[in-house]
Amino acid sequence: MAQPRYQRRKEDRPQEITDAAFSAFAEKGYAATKVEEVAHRAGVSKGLLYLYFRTKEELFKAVVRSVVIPRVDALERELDQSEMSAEAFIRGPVTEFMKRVPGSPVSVVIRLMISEAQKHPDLVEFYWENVASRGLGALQRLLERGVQRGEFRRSAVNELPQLLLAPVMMSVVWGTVFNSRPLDTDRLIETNMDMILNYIKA
Amino acid sequence: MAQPRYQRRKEDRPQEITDAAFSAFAEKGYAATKVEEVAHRAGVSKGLLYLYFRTKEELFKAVVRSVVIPRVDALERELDQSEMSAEAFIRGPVTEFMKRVPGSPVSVVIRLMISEAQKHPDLVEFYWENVASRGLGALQRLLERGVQRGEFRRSAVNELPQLLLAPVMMSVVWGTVFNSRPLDTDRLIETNMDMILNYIKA
DNA sequence: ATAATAACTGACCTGTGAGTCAGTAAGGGC
DNA sequence: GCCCTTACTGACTCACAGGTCAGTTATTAT
Repeated sequence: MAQPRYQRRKEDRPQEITDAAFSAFAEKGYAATKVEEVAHRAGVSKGLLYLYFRTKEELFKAVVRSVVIPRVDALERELDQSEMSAEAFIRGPVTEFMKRVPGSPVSVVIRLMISEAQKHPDLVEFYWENVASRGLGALQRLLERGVQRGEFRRSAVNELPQLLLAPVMMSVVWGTVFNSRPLDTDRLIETNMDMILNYIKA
Repeated sequence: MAQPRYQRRKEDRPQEITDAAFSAFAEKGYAATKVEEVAHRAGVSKGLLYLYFRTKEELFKAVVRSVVIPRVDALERELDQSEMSAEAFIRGPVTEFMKRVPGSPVSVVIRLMISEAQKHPDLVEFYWENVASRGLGALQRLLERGVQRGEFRRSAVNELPQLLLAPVMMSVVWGTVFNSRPLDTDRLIETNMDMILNYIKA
């Protein structure tokens, strides 16, 4: 009887709720997830959820923010501070980073973005500003640095950092559509990197 | 008053309805499209739609079937019947085909597959059987032919025809998420092909 | 013309899920 | 111990969209 029915934990609730929402969205997608389900996973009533998030859509945005921003921060910092040669950096940390994407929360966010982009233009704006343009920009600076140092020749790849990301995209999509059919995503990404470096090496 | 309120056109209705459904799904996505909206676009009542398609899901499957199968048939035929060298065939018809995908109905289907795959496992099965495995298989045979003829060396690309498709995937995703931000998809695809051919040429 | 058939209509039914709010109880201050 | 504030609950409302069906009208056969 001494057990109170609940504890007040104003500070922790938002994080707990976005975590629960993330795992629910990951399993079922945004549209198919009920707000009540999220509340239940967070060990909270539906009413409380609506105290912290005005609508389901706001909750969605909060999830994207919390998953994605820390990773971009880390990537950008690593890319711009490293002293390695551009090639070594691409073969090493960049490749490692990309190999980890398909199995990570980021892939879930990518899937959600593809599904919901049309309905949430402001979320796309946010994602562009905080994720896509920053990530692509960092890659572009890295390639440029390689050219400046005489490691790489200038080529179309300079304006198309998307080429480095294409196999990651492929892997993420493959994973969400054909879960059961295996694809050696590590090899896909490695081979692509190798091809690109061969192509642009001075 | 001589105008009858409707005509009986049993033969044409299914096609007209799937066409209407395709354009609605393309604009709004599957989940966000109302059956009544589809019926309206097809110039038909909701009741009639349900006479031809048992559920909204069935309608969805019919759309995928009608858009995608003819294209795969064409691609497969072209690939297996050509007498060109493998390299010429890749630089020519294959590249052309891929460049056309991002602006075509196929890209809509890809987007729908990504969004709805989790909810429609049998649709994924259908898509794998009739589209993905056939398309990838054809590419793989083409690469193999190149090796047999001594045009290409054997490499990881042989087991990863997905490498050829990665930039197409990237383009499709880019287009659905960042409509407004331009991406030179033709150049992306061409550069990728050039890179791959450089990489595998004997 | 008239009847028989079945393609077609649209008002209705019903389950569902986002969002609300009147009330409850935790916990800090006195 | 007892108040007062407010974090929290959960039963409720209400709009909406998938699916149904009793009835209507075009068409064809006789």
